[in-house]
Amino acid sequence: MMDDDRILKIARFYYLEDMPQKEISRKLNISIATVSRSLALAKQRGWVEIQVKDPSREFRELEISLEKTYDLKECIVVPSFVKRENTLKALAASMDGLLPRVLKPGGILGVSWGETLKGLGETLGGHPNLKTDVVPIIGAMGKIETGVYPNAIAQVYASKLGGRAYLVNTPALVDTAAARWTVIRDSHFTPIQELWSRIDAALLSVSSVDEEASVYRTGIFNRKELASLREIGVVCATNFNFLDAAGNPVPNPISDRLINLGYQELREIKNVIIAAFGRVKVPSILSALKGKTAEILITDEETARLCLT
Amino acid sequence: MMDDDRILKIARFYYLEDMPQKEISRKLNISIATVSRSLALAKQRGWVEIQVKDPSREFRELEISLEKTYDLKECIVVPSFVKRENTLKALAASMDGLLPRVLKPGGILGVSWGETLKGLGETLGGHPNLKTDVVPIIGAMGKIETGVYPNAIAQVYASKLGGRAYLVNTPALVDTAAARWTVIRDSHFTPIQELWSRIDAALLSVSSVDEEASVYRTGIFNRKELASLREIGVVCATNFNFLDAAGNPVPNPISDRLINLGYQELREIKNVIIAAFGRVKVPSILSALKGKTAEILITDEETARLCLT
DNA sequence: CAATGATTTGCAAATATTTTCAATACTTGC
DNA sequence: GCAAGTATTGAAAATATTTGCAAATCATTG
Repeated sequence: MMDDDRILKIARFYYLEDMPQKEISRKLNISIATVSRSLALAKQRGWVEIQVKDPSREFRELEISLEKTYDLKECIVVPSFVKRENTLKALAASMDGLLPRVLKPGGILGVSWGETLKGLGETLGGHPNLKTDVVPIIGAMGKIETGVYPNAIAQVYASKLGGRAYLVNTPALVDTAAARWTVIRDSHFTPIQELWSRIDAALLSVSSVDEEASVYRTGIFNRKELASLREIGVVCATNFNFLDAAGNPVPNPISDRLINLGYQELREIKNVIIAAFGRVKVPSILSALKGKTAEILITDEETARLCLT
Repeated sequence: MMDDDRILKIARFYYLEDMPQKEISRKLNISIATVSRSLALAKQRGWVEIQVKDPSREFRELEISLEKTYDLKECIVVPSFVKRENTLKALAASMDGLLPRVLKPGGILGVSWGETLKGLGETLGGHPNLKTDVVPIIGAMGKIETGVYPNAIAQVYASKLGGRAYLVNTPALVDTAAARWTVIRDSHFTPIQELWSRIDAALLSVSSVDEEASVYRTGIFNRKELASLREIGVVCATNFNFLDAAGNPVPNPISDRLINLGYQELREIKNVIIAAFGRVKVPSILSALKGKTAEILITDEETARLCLT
């Protein structure tokens, strides 16, 4: 049973030759139970790769509806899966196709942060020939560098895209407006701003401003702060730009302490990609789309349908 | 049931999310039988692609043994399957990896003929960027142009490799030696010979000279002709070059009526690839290998083992 | 070298899947 | 618009696969 070659052989008989397990067990003189268990092992070890053709037609309609409704350059809809990781895998596969279209070799990709972007990056297929450098478009967050934070995410994407990751060694949120000016004018920050001005494509997610959001769960904002944002009409946070339901930026007490690629600069980028899915994100996505923050949307079927109702 | 999108959705649930059919049937409010049937349809229509990791370690040993024993530049061994088409698929996949290594873009591939080469060509993945032109290395055969004959095969390969197919509009076997000279000196044939001299890689199969062989089954040779070839010691036919068990060319009454890329010219080509598998082909393969006709061998596990005993 | 524990295996029971069959819905030709 | 034929469906029977469990095997250690 722990014989790898036998497991592979069994997997080939079963999956590639459609041989019933009973026949395999006779052929190899082992019990049918062993065959079944070997197959389970092969799967578990990732030795069996199954792909299902994607349902181009039906989804293409959704994509076109969204493109027209929100004046998008491109919209990509992938199937909805029960398991989050499967949806991420599908989204990542579609990004594999998208990135070479929006990034010329040697270009610069700006990335925001969050669990969606992290998951996407990890699952990304890899375009080592794209030679794209990656830069976070917001300062560092949190006390510990976890995988969901901008610098770590930039590194993941850079390694997949065969380029370098620039790091932004500056907090995203400082204590005072004065501190922000100090940081921004510092010579350490100038090269980052220069990079930001040359970004070819930016990859963002969107977030609500409630307790579902990463900003709350990672402890960056507390309940009170979220509530005050909601009170002034904020529905969507994208790279810490706060938008109302119509997609307009909302003046807020945080923005003058924030070190990020701001709303105006974001709009000047040719290819802003929003990758987001899930029922709870629908209002935020709608807000961002209405405000024409992004040119490209990547989401899943369920979310796409909700965005159209 | 004939709803394609539902079938795809079911296939995704089952194969990608490992959901039991019973659960799918509940979720979609259909009988479990319909789910099962949908899955069968999805498979049958080729909407489900299953790959099993190949058993690198074990086969690599076989490959190295063969490379050493017969002084090959490269040997590729794929798993043996029960169904011939599965083995062909695996061989074709390995050719997908091989061809870009031996053919520079704009190069020329020479192809012989036979059922193996036909099957391989059809299953080949396609390298449209290779831009390789393809030329048959033997004249036309038979009264009707079937898929196994050289011109048809060249066309299949050319379409997969993104290049043009040259056609050899000359019989492989004419009635007299004089006729052969006439054909060969004809101006129609000169460009072919010129191409033959520039071939970068040649793809051949090998054949026995008995009633198993395509040459018999397609009616090109009859029983008596085969018997007379066997009598003079012929064990292997490759592109109509006849070799004895030690791999030496056998003087024979046919060669002076033959229009093909001959033994000497073949040996001058840098990358001669023999693709052949099956118990009955073992003596022919051994003959060709001993004669150092080829630099590269592609076969399956079973055949590889037989070639080493 | 026996005792111990971990792993692997086959049997048989429990589940899951496929197929058969009869009923129903849908086409198509008139 | 209505047969006659064809395709699709679900219930249940027939198969196929997975799993719980105890026996057998294997390696390890005292």
